[in-house]
Amino acid sequence: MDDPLKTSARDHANVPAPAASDATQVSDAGLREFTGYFVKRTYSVMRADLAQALKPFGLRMVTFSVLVMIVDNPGLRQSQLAAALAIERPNLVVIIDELQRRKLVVRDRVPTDRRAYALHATKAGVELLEQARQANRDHEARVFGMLSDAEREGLVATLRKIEAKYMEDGS
Amino acid sequence: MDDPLKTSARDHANVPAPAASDATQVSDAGLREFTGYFVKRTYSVMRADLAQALKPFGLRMVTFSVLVMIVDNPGLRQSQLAAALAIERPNLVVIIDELQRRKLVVRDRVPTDRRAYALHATKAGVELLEQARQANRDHEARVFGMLSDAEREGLVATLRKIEAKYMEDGS
DNA sequence: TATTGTTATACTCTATAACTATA
DNA sequence: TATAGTTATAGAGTATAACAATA
Repeated sequence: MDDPLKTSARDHANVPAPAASDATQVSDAGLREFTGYFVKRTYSVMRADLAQALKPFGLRMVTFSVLVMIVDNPGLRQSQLAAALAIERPNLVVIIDELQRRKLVVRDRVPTDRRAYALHATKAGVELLEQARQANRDHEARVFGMLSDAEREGLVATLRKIEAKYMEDGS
Repeated sequence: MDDPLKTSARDHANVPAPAASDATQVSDAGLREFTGYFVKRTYSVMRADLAQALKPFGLRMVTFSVLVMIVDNPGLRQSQLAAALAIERPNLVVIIDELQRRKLVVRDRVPTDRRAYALHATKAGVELLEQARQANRDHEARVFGMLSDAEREGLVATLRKIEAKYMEDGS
């Protein structure tokens, strides 16, 4: 209790309005012009629900996405996959390690380029993904089910537009 | 190079379609029914740009949000703040520590409830936030500037609807 | 008993530098 | 010289259990 951070007297000269909002309503008006905040809140809600949904299959959001891409693109290289999902290559390595350890995907040497690995899903990987996709649909119903079809399509269209245009312009 | 993960021969019997998508286009069709994926991508782009924008002020997204709330709600308690921003109380403690160490906010004992602290921004905190808010506006122009007013308002309305309804129903 | 703030901790996510083996 | 994959590592972000002080 002698932590100076917790015991420091308030410098009243520095504070314009010392009014204490005791039992009054907390205002989030200052967040209104903070679009990114709402993106983050939705992301948090979505991520937490999806993590729970995928837990029974031992998958996380990123391993689920990776499995989707490998099943849909047999022979995909790690570098292609990393670029497609915007995952740093070093991080993808341990993700593939994890999926391979569980025998859901395999790494095949590419004869024409011995630096590269071609990724394929195993039968177990395809089957697990099928179940996980259903869990994802249930998750989407929970998280996005209150939206009309038009709202949901508008949301995705807007999100794609943001990313595409931002990537095209800046960074 | 004797890591079994990297040298394991592929079990061809387990793989339905061994076709290698060598130089062909990578398909992300399987992500189409994965709304959360697009939320995540937009969140990633936004977070990276905002982090850069706030760096000159020594702020992160979360410290910026916290500072906004304290400036707009003088006397706010930590527990109210944690609830308002959906931050776990233990995590908020170190965030407030950080802001207080930099003399941007102060913790005042509440006479009527000696367990609680009332949070206030200092003059330095208010001034820094003013600059950071401008940096956030510039950031928003970069990340969301390609949207029409209607699209941007629709996006925020949809995001708020998702979170409000999800909180009301489930978890 | 319940709540406020706290400590400690652990796990996930993300990012970067530097290495190897191939091209 | 450049690229594919890798190793190691560090910093954020997030979540939970358990505690002291106070209500």
